[in-house]
Amino acid sequence: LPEVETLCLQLQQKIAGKKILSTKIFDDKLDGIATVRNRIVASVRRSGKTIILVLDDGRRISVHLRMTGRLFWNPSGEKLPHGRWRMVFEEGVVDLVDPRRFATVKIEKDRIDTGEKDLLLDFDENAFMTKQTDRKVSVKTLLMDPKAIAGIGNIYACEILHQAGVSPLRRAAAVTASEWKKIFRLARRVLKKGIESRGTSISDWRDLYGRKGENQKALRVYGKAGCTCEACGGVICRIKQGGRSSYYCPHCQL
DNA sequence: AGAACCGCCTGCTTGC
DNA sequence: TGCAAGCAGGCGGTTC
Repeated sequence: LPEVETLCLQLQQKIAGKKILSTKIFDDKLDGIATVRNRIVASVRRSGKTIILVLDDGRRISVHLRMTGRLFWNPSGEKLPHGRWRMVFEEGVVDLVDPRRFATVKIEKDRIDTGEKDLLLDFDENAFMTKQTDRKVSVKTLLMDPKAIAGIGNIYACEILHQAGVSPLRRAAAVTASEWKKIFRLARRVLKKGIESRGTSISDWRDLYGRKGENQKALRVYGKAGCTCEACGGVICRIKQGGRSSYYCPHCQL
């Protein structure tokens, strides 16, 4: 989410009010995306990890970057490696670059309520606690379930649970109401800090201008298996949950 | 209904 | 060095 929010803020600055002269597809997998011509980008929004460009004719371009998708401001318009799709503006182009080709672009005619429960926008803690907290899944799996909470990815889920002192292995049903409140509070703090740092460039995340984020410096557990926990001096472990790596400190996360 | 997997793709890293 | 296996930011679909 912080990475997506970073792009939204930058896109809002760069292309809101500007005219999309045309769009172009470079990847067969994305065939079928309608071409947009001569439409103004009215605003840029986010819902969960979906970037939404609202056009002046009411249509919306929704872009989901999945794992490796990135958006780059490309003034020269030269073709970039792994370039999949682009929007052409008078001053330059915005390129969707995605080595793994998981990213999606949709053009929607009407306003669509995505129904996403975005922690920083319209999340209802009480509704969540009524509907979700008796589930059998682990708290970490639940935090990453986009139907339950939109916007918490693997890195941030690990960091949030570490700060909350809750083990990722704990069943959701065994998390108390006050622990949930703490998790929500810390989740917002972790995500906001991630946004202020323009995202986590632990791998190849870059912002609209190709710059690294700074949030990797603030990580306390993600990617740190075998390292010492700065909170308690324990040793950070890596385990697998639902096919994803979880990093945590068994000593201070219970 | 809910939970546990699988598939989508490619490229980089690790270990033999 | 070479090659195969394992791993990676996410989410929707299928199966059980």
